Amino acid sequence: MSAPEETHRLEAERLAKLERVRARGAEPYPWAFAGRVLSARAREACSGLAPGAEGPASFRVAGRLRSIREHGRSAFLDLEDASGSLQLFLEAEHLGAAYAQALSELDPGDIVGAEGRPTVTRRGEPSLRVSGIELLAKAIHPPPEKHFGLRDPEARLRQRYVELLASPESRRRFEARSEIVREMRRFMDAEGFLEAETAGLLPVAGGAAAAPFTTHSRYLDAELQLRISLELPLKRLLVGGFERVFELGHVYRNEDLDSTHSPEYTMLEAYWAYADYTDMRGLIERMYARVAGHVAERFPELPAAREAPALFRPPFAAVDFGQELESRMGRTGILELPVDELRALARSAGATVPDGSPAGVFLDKLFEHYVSPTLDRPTFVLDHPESTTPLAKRHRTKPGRVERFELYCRDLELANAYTELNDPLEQDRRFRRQMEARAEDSYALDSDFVEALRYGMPPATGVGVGVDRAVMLLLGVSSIKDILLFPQTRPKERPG
RNA sequence: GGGCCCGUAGCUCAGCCCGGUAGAGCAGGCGGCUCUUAACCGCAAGAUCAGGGGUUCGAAUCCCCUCGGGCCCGCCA
Repeated sequence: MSAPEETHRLEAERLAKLERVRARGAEPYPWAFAGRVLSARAREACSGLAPGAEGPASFRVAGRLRSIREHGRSAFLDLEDASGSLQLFLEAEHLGAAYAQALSELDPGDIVGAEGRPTVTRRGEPSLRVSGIELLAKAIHPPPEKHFGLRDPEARLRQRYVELLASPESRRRFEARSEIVREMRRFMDAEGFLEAETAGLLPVAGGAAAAPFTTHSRYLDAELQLRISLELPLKRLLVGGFERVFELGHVYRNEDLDSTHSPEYTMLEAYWAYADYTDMRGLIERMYARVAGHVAERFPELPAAREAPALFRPPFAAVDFGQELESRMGRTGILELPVDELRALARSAGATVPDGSPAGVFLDKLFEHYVSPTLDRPTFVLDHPESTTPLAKRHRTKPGRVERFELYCRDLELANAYTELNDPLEQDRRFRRQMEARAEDSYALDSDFVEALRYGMPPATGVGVGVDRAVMLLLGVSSIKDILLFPQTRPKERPG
């Protein structure tokens, strides 16, 4: 992992080659490689050529050397760039002294530039018949094993760049993640939502019940917190007159890492004035349908992506929170049970929850145990009990319920939306109740948010989407670490 | 936080049960080979067996502790 004191024997070989390059007056880390095209273009120029024939135009390609197969007076090198790989065909007869020089100086893992004309070998492999090749960056560390790649799960996380350079499949997965996020952004834009960039450092992190990270401002000489949600600043923007806003960014929660949770993760939150949670349901359904179609088109080699359009074909299923819970548990009247009976039920379902928790906590546990694992297709769960959801507006017709939906699929929560509370007096009461329930955790009150509501926030709906989980589902990945480029790892002890 | 599992050459892995001088493939070195594509053939080299302690005549192997990682459970409304 960490560099040994003395130079490793394999690195010494490579350093010696580097010095040989310098000794003959060449630069092992040159500044550029002019006229470079993607290897895919050279490959295309090979199509239609008969084996042994050579195309007229010369191409300059650059990338990483993956393997070298020497045959005495000829050699085959595989070059990989962002567009794929291309075989380089080197012949001593054609290259003269440069042939032996190249083979004595180059190693797998090096970044090289090559020039030559397209050809097809007798075995039918599109190739570049090289007329010149130069080192663009010497690799001192050897790359992972060429066939099996980097398997060590710890190294894959700690040195993601090594996994990426060894694995086109891994690069492809992160490309897919990027495409999903871009498509979500394009969708929100097309729906007329303004992208906002709100503050990450706050005096009080709010909008969710989670432990924040804290830090310190030297300038203010005050403690600051990293945001745990995007909700409160975005709603302030509704007060300010923006009618459709969204933000896509990281939030930070001071919690463990596991296969579906990361302390630092990506949220998409959107707030929409003069609309309610039924409107939002439509929006979320359209968004997932669109993103699913996009990944299927762009990443057909991934089975989960290919199946996504069928999985996310509207309309999605919808169930009532209470009805679904009761039918899965095979009994009625659950929502009306007293707290101690709910606690007993939750305990017998395997949950370990503190005694003094409100009824909603136990109802959530029961829902997670009896319902969410059974939802194999995207399903809107509607109208949660008020006790589970302190921040949503009460339901206009169902007593004891709020106007909320969660979108679930395969035990992953893909969206959580409310008709938003905009009554400043009610908001203030709920904040204070939340404070009392959590006194020991020093959840501070964002009194300025209440102040904002006192200026009047239009009726609105809002949604939060856990982008990482959406990516997991769309790509068929079971661990969040596989779709985070740099997941958190415990710092290694420094040697010595 | 609890349980189970893993850590051996730069990389991928054997060896561990049942203790007896640490093995292979890839990569690298040297030699051979002008159509290979996990190229091939020969030779030589490459190890703090995660770290520490213990048991033993003898420990990669058995025991204990520590570090790092994986999976499951719990927590994270």
